[in-house]
Parts: sequence; C-alpha cells; structure tokens
Amino acid sequence: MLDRVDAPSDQTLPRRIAHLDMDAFFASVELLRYPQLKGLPVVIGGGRRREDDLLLRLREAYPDREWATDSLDHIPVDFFPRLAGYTGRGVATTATYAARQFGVGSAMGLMKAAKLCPQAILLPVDFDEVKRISRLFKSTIREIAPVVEDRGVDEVYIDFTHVPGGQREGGRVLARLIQKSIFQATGLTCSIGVAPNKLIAKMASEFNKPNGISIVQPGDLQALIWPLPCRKINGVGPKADEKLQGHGIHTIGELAQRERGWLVEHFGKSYGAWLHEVSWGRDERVVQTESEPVSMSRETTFERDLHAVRDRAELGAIFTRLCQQVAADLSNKGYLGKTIGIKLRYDNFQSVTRDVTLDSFTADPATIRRQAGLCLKRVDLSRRIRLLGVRVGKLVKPGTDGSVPQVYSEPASPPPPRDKIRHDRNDLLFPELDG
DNA sequence: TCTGGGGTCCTAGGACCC
DNA sequence: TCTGGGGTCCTAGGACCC
Repeated sequence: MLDRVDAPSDQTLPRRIAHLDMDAFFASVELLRYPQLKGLPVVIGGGRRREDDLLLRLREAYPDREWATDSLDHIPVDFFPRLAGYTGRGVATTATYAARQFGVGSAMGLMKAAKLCPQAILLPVDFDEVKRISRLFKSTIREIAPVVEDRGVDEVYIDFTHVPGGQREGGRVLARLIQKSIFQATGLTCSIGVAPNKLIAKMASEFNKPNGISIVQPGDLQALIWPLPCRKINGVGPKADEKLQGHGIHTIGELAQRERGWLVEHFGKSYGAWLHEVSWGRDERVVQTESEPVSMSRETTFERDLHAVRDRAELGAIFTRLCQQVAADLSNKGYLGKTIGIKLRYDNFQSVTRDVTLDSFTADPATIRRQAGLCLKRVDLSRRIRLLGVRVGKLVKPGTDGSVPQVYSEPASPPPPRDKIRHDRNDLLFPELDG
C-alpha cells in the first residue's frame, strides 16, 4: 500500500489533475463477453435497439443446444455478423484497435466502415452492460481517490492533489495503482494523463494509448503541448480549427504566438480570450464531483426519411413514443421540467428546434405530448424528415431544496377559438399531430 | 457512402420591467 | 412624448463533447 508521507499537510501542494479514459470502451465490454474475438477487428454500432441478434441467430441455427449467456465464449468466430453488406444509417460507436488499423473510427458511418474493413465483426451496443461496467470502474476509482468528475460513461477527471501518493512521480504511482485496480475489477484497460490542470490532463491521456500513463509538468508546455495541432484542445472543434488554419495557425504553439487582442478581434471576446489562455496551458477549472441535469431528451433517426403527409400515422406514433420515453426518464430520475421542445432534422440535414416554456412544471406524458404537438405545428412540415426529437428543459428536482415547484395543470377554460390563435396550414394538413 | 443519440454552453435578438 | 440604460427571461440556432 502507499505510504502516507505526503498526505495533505498544507494547501500549497501543486495541483495534480488526472484524466482517465477507458480504452475502446464499448468494444472492450463486448470482448469481455466474447473473448474469442480478441485481436480481431470489431466495430460496435448499428444503433437501433434490438434483442441480442447473435443469440437469436444461434438459437435458430442450433435449436437443439442450450445457448446460455455463460457459454457465449464457445460461439465460433465465423458465426458472428460481419460489416460487409451493411445497409443503414448507423455509425460506429467505437472500434477495436485491430479495426482502427483499417481506418475505422468512432462516429464513422457504418457503410463507409464496411468499405474500409468488410471483414470486421459488427456488434450492437449493450447499454446495460456498458452502464454496469461504467459504475464499476468509477466506484473503483472513488475508493482510491474520492474527488472524481463524471465525463460520460467512459471518462473521468480525478483530483490527485491531496490523495496519499498523488504527488509521487508527478502522479504516476497513483495512476498505476488506479489502472491496476480497474483491471482487477473489470478486466479492462484505460489510459491516464496527469497534469497541472484538466485541459492538459485531457490531452496527456491521449499520448500513450492504449493502457498508457503520461505525466506532464508545468515546464513541459513548450516541448509536449505546443507541437500539437489546435484540434487537440478540448473545445476546438472542426469549425474553429478550420478558421484557425485559415489564419495559418496549425499548432498550439502557433496559437500561443498570437496576441490576445488579435484573437479577441477574430474569435470574439470570450472565445478569443479563452484560446489565448489554453494555448499557454492555463486552466483553473476545478474537478466537479456533482452536477444537476439541465435537460432530458429523446430523439430518433428514421430508417428512411418520412413525410408528414404520406407517413403521418408512423410519424405520429413515433412522436408519441418519444414523449412517453422522455416523460418516463423524468419520472425515473425524479425531475419535473418547464420547457418543452422538439427538434427536427430534414433530409438535407438541416436542423430546426421549437420550444415553449410553461408557467409551471410537469413530467406528464400527455402534457408533454400536447405542448410538443403545438411546437411541431410551428415548423415547415412540407419537407422530408430524417430525425425527430423531444426535449424537456428547465428541470427541477422536487424536495431537494425544500421548495415545492408549481405543477402544471391544463387550463380549465376551453382553448381560444381556432380562428383566434395563430395557425398555418399544418393545422389542417396534420390534425393528428395536434396537441 | 452521407453524417447516432445524449448532452452542455454560448450568442443574439426581442419582450418586458424598472 | 421621447429617449436612455440595465437586467432578466424566452427562443432559435449552432459549436462542441462523449
């Protein structure tokens, strides 16, 4: 066990922040169940909820055998579905390192991935198992270092500063202990970066994947950070990167050479100043152990683009289901919301949103359905739609601060006559979408 | 070969109030 | 009657992240 010679004794310890990233998480979770696929190209995706396709196929092919979930490691590799011939709109959630060799990466369309690596095995995501392993690796970390910030199912920040052993070798000793403990608890590997702040720690965790540890000290900025492309900064996406490149700025070092005023001039007061700060490796954000959700939503991309007239029954059924799902999510987690909204994506990928804020809170599916229906009538429904979503925002959790939120109830008086409220032709065309 | 689903945060204009 | 500024809330869109 670690000794306690450097246990917190004063507040002047240098900040040591770790970023931990599970390696190819979704795919690795599948490999736990199907160890016979180890070393093979495996792509996780295909999106849509369904029964475990593999078990269904097995039972059809071998009706005489009992395919229990604990005998899955006996399934011959040849039996697994391949990416070749995939048709559909799914994207890859993640890919094993063997599949990445072929250029397949997360967020890539599966049809494209099938071209690059048709022999790759395609497995759907098992969300329940992913969540179980996620809880397991996070609780393992918290037993060692309690200050942990959730960044999704497969990532966390950890504050090493005041953890016993957290300062040794710049954090490497504690990082090794955490890696080892996670492997013992889950059988999975992760990559860890330790640095003076979150910004650098996040970049450092990528230096040595998979199963790596990288330590960055304040003096390493020039050697380790400045040569990196700006896109490696968490918060510089494709748009900002393209604009930076347009100004001849490709690396973080080049970014650091621009004057703050110049950046503010070209990228805005807030973003420009932030770019300047991060290029010099400065980031004072603390590791946040708690957070409250701001909104909850459900959305779905259709198998084929739908039209509000021709496919109105189908669209209406999906719409109602989304409202019920988001209402159930709110109830399950104990939240009420005040803003109801919808999102549409047209066949040309353009998105629109509409929302309305009630004067009180709700988690009632019928209320959400009605208000979302009114929102739907405010958008152009003449074009084909590929995605529909329902969102509830301005959330409160009753009973947390002692106050009782006013719960929404439908107005007792009849709605105003139809010719008094704003209408467009959607009303007449699509009455079944009414609230 | 078009591009999932769940989120957060920021910006900007307009309403409305003081 | 006209002209203000500041603050806050609402709405729509978009960038970005996991």
